[in-house]
Amino acid sequence: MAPGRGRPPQPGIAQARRAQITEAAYAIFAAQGYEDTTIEEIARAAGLGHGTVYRYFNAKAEILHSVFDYSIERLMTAIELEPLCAPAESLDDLLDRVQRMCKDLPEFLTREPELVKLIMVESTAADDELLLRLRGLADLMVSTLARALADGQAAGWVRASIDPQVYAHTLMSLSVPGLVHVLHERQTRPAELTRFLAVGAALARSALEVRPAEKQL
Amino acid sequence: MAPGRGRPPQPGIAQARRAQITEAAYAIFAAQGYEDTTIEEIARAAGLGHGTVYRYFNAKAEILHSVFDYSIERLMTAIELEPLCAPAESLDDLLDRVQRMCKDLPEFLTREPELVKLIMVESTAADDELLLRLRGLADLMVSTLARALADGQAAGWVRASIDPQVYAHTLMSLSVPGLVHVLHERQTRPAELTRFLAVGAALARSALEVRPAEKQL
Amino acid sequence: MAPGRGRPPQPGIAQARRAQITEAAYAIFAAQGYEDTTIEEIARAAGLGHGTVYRYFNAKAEILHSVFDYSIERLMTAIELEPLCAPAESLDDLLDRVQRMCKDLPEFLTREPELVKLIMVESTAADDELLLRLRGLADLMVSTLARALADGQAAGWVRASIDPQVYAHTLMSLSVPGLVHVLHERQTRPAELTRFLAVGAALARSALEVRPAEKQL
Amino acid sequence: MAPGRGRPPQPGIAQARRAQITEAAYAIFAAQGYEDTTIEEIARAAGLGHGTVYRYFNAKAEILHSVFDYSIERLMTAIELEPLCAPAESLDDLLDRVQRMCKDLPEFLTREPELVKLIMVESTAADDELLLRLRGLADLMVSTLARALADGQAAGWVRASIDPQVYAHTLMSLSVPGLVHVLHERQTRPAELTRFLAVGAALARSALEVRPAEKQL
DNA sequence: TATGAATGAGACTTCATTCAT
DNA sequence: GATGAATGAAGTCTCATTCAT
Repeated sequence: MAPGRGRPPQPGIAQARRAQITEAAYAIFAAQGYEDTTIEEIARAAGLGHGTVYRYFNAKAEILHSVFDYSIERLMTAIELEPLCAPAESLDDLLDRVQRMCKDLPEFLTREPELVKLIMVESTAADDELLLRLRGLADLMVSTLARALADGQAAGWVRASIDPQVYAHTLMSLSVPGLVHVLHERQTRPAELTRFLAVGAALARSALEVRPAEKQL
Repeated sequence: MAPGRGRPPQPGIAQARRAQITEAAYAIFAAQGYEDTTIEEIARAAGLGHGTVYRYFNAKAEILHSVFDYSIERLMTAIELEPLCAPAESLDDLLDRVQRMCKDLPEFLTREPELVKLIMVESTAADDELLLRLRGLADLMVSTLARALADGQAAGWVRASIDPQVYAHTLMSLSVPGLVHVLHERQTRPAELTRFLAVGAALARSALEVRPAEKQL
Repeated sequence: MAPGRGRPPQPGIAQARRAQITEAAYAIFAAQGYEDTTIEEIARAAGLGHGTVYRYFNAKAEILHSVFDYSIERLMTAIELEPLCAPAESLDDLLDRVQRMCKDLPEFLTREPELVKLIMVESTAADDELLLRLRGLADLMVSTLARALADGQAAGWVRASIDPQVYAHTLMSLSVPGLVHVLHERQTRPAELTRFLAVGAALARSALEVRPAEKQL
Repeated sequence: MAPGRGRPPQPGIAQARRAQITEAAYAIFAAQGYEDTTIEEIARAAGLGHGTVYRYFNAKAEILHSVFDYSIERLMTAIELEPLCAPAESLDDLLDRVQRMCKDLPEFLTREPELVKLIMVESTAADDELLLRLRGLADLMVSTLARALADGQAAGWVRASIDPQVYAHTLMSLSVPGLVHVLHERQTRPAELTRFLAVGAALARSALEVRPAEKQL
């Protein structure tokens, strides 16, 4: 009747459960979409009773948010934005870094096409807040690149006449064909991807490099 | 024996009603998404009873298909693919045409941002068939451009060393930054759009034009 | 503007239309049941617009009533109750008549199994009034037979010790095996039917005939 | 890692709920027919929310099947077919058993007229599978009786000249008048029922017993 | 008179969420 | 803490019926 208090609840358990549920939901949302997924399915995939889900999330939409966080996190891990932040020493150096990022991204997405669908489709469809966050992410990537370009202009190895912001936008878009492939084809062959990237890099170089004529000025 | 014939059914009313319902659904799907739209809402917006909707569509999904057709039709009207099909006479000529298309498109989309959401998001989310058709449309644009590039190579005013297919893909992607703007900003200022397009055109020119060195060969 | 009055409406046309609709409904009700039949189907089968049906029937249920009338009428025509009403002259005479009726009935039903379904199933399921009328019909048949038996007792060629009413009931039931066959088998072979009837007749004769021992009394 | 097990699901609750719902549905289907009964009504009668019904049945038709099972089970309990299977020792013995069954059946049905309606009408109207099962049940009864008759022929106390199968069919039908009464009258007085059965038995005896003339052969 | 366009009541069914155990 | 039983709001779709032409 007066039971001794058990151990206090493990503080980390909530975190663990949320992660467990989020990962299960990630896979199912990606496979069949948010609307067509039931709490029951998520719970079963997580090895839990479906009532338990509500101990860790207040609503289904909250799971989507969590899945989105998880997705963004994986994405950021995959593309490694940091190298881009370090000051580059030359155009080649910068382009190498951009190219690595542009290569990492579709490669990662090719391995995990569900993530594209989740980030691009589900987040847009279901929730305006998620869309804003996605926008923020894209802005971050663009402005990081823009800053690098501006640095390059200051250092003299990026053509001075370009608008860094606009070119950053445009350069980002050069990774899009690969992305589209990923979205529409189940399987992108790495060789094809490489060709797309080479073209993108060539374009970028010819757009950014200081032309001999300009050098003389 | 044969009963007197009543007035024949109004010809074209089915067409009219389908259009009426499709347009109403177009606006609502775009505003709140396919899943979150009820037949009742569509019917009310069309000024009809919800039962009437089912006289002209067999199922909700059929309305989405119709909306998709409608959207594609408007899109195709806006971008006018035909000029691209006519043989170009020079790189300038071709780029002019591409640029016009690349300008028409985001301009149109800026005026009708719902259409982007519908075509890119809803159709993708809800229906595999629509996704295939969307893919087909994109393929059409790319291969049209690729053919124009190949023609240019044959005529000597496009650099011979490039792969038309890959460059077509890549060039198409240069219109993406504007598209992303449209998706994420409610309001793109035309001036900004023009700057994006100018950059894209410059990139394209530098990528495609026959270099003096090559000319000598 | 002041058109001359046309001919007054043909008085028989309503009758004709009702018959037309009833016959169409008869076939469809029998094939798929009352609940699963739509007014639209009936109208199409009758070669009419579905609105027209409501000029001749006030409600769907009214069509069922009409179909039921029609069915009963056909049934009565098929079994010819009249011979049973005429005074019989001997047991053989009576049994002949009964047997003919017992033969006519399942034969007819074999040709039109839909009618059985309609009368037995639909009428019971859909409407209490129809059930009462069906009961009345059965009562009529029983009491007609009972009267014939009583007449036979008076004339001395039916055993005096039996209760005409009860035996009439029981004799009627001897036609049931054939009826059950019709209900459950799509196709009753006439030979089988004849065997059933012969057994019924034999039973009836042995039950009704005045036994030698009784005669002497 | 493995979450603590919660209390296991109440064992047998599904059985209990199915029974609860089935019994509620049994009464309502019988009273107003399958088509005119809503899930809401069934749920309310069972003291449940209508959503709960769908935890235990996947569709309305599945409830009908369950009700049918339930009805057949009660029917079989009431009529006790087993005695008929045991070898009879004489015609009297057999007829006693048949008569007992023929008496049990209408008596039971008189107490539960809904069951007749359900088994004969609703199940037939709504579902072909149920009709087949019903047919199988009838066949079982007939062939059980036919075997008993054949045994009697072998033992010499059933007239050799009859066809057991046909007579079994016919004898079964002798219970029909009582059944019809049950269908059409709310209240059959037991006295009347007894008279019907006596007549049936008399008919059966006169049909089956070995006649003195035959004995001599 | 005949028609079919329009309607809305109402059916079945799903599933996010609550809560007693 | 964990569970699954219970619920009812809400959605899609059908179709008998009305009525303007």
